Amino acid sequence: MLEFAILGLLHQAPMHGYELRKQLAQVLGGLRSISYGSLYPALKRLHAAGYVTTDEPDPRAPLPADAPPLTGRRGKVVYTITAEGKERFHELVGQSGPEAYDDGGLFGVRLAFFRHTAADVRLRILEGRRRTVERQREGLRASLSRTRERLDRYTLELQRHGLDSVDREVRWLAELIDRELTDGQPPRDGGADTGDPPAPPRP
Amino acid sequence: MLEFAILGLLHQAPMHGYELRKQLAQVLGGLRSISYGSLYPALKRLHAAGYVTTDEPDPRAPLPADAPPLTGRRGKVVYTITAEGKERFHELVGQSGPEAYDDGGLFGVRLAFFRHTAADVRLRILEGRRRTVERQREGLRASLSRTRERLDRYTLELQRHGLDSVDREVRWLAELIDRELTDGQPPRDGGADTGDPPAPPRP
DNA sequence: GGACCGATGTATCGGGACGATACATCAAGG
DNA sequence: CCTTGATGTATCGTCCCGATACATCGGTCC
Repeated sequence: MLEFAILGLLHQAPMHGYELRKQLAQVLGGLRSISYGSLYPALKRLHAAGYVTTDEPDPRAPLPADAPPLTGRRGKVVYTITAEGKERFHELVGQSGPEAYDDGGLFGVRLAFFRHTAADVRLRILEGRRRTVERQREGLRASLSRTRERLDRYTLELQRHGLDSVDREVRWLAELIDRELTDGQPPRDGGADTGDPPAPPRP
Repeated sequence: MLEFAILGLLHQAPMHGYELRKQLAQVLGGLRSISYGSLYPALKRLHAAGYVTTDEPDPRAPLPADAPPLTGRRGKVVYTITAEGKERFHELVGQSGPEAYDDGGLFGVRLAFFRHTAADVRLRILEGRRRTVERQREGLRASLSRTRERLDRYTLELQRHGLDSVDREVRWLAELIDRELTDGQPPRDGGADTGDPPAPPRP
């Protein structure tokens, strides 16, 4: 999941780890943040896989000691995405299977990079997510009506609130899907299931 | 967090790991489940700490080989809470500091066991949780109004939905607090922090 | 001038949780 | 009979988190 998000951000511009973390927190929805304990190992993995490069200028460079007034520039490391990294990102961005929406966290990241995602893939992800959350909702409803009597007030309240949240998410997703359908092809008309979508986000 | 939940469940009745997991899923609000990869190591820790015992009858028992028709009874292990475990649980149940509400997951578990929690502690936890979530909400609001223009439609929608969820949680908590205040002490009057709550579990 | 402080910045460590997986028993039913 | 599904115990590798350490920079306050 981090892999996708990092590649997505570096796809837009090279960045320091620190900046990356801030952007990440924003992309993730504001509340969910990413810790350095996840970020740096992830960057290391990406580096090892050849998806990013660093400008680390070899820490033990001789440095003839004749540029002391030169602006510090200590350990700052700028991470840049490579061609392989971009390829990998586009590969990931094209996935529309359950792995893209079964986990809410990954779905959030996918949504945040929807502008890089083809219209048909967007739709499949949104609908897959809706089905997943709907299933959750039904399970929750069933469990709640089954155990309503045996639960104390607080547990009941907890379940009620959970169900309410899930229900709201379903409605939200339905709204997104609706918007996707209505303003994705307002001027177009016949372009049905030819497998070749209007491909709107062509960077 | 698991420690608290497991002790809480075993406090009510001895159980198998399997049953524990099912109950846990219910207590956690239905959507959040616990994997065996967490559960069994947690039970092992609790066992090592002396908070639970097992009826494991020593796997390499001689078994004179004269009871084949005896009902299988393979590895089933029943976990039972000990006196130290109960003590530990009551110690945990008395905590009302930030550790009880800063993490949403733990807060949920605390709520699920509110019937074992003193009224004043309940109130402190609910109010602490509310303050935490309110802070989140304000941060989210600020971030949203700061970056409204620079975000694309999908990211914006994600943030909007997140803010909405948080807002709903605040209102839900306010409702719980209100109910706590109004029907916690209608007949009583002075019975403040005596540690002996009016026992409100009113079904 | 200098002392402090918060933002920027890189990095590791231990621990906890997860998903996947393996294995075993037993009841129900095609 | 034999396959499926529920019950049941347990581990492995991987990921992620919170805490922590360290270092630099631009301010502000006295």
